[in-house]
Amino acid sequence: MMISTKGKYALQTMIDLAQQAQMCACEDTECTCVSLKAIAERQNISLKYLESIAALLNRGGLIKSTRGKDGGYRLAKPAEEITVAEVMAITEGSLAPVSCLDTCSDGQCVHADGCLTLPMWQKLDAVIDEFLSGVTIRDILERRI
Amino acid sequence: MMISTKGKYALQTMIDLAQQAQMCACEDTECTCVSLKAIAERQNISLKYLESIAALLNRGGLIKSTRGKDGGYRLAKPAEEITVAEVMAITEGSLAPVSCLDTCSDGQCVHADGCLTLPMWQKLDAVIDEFLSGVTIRDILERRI
DNA sequence: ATAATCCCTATTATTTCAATAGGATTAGTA
DNA sequence: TACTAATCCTATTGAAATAATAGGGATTAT
Repeated sequence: MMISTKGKYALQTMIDLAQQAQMCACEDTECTCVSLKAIAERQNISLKYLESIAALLNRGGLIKSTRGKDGGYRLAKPAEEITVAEVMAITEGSLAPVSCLDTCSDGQCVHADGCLTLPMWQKLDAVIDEFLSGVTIRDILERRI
Repeated sequence: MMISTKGKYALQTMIDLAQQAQMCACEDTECTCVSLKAIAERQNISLKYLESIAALLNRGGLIKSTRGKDGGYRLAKPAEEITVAEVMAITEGSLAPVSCLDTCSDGQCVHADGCLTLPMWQKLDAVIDEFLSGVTIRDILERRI
């Protein structure tokens, strides 16, 4: 499995936040704050687990938090400017299809020169990244994909 | 990680077999038999682990075995007719990027209808399969990729 | 003050991965 | 026939990653 529940939940969270922001009709950007409790219930995810995922997204700059009562999270930028690739990079780390890809590409693998398979894995990695970089949260939300 | 060492080693093995068959200049198809011991040494893989991987490829119909002394394995069909996708399907099982993909696609997920992300994961899965289905052992061997 | 929320560190249960172990079976060869 | 080198088969294990869980601390609106 390339993408664990962590990345899957993170994406669900981003979509949920985008959805809730959309629903809010008023002009106050602060009122689009959504609590993890609400997301956890809607998406059926453990609240405590979700907290650790939200922390990653927050540190990664994809969401912003408001602490204290009535606090919560909101998207740090418009849904059409956030790609699935960004969300995965922050929560899953590398999406390299094989483990040696990162080190081999860095020239740390002594066999990289003669390795027949490396170029193929690199190409696959590029294909995946290209696809995920082309899909935004907005695309998913509006069922454009 | 999408592809474990099992799939990686399996591909290395297929390439090794193709390479050795190429090297054999005689007409006797049986003489292209390559022992796992030789592959394990060349590819630096544990022999015992390789045995279990070769068993999968054998049952999957990608290689053929000859038992007893001077036995070994050989490709079941020409290298240009074996794709990386086949090798991965046999050794890794599903390459579904997220765990729910297989069950959701089978209509076993009660939420699949309203699931916004399912189409995206399905598309990613298709993109990966399309790429790997387009690469043959021969392509890799001749550095065409 | 209180309650609701985010924030932080540590621990644990489960599963998967990667390999190891120990033989049984088969076939070529002296 | 005995010997050897190979595939074949089942079970076990050690290590790592995954997916939570636990217990609180800090912050803020009311």
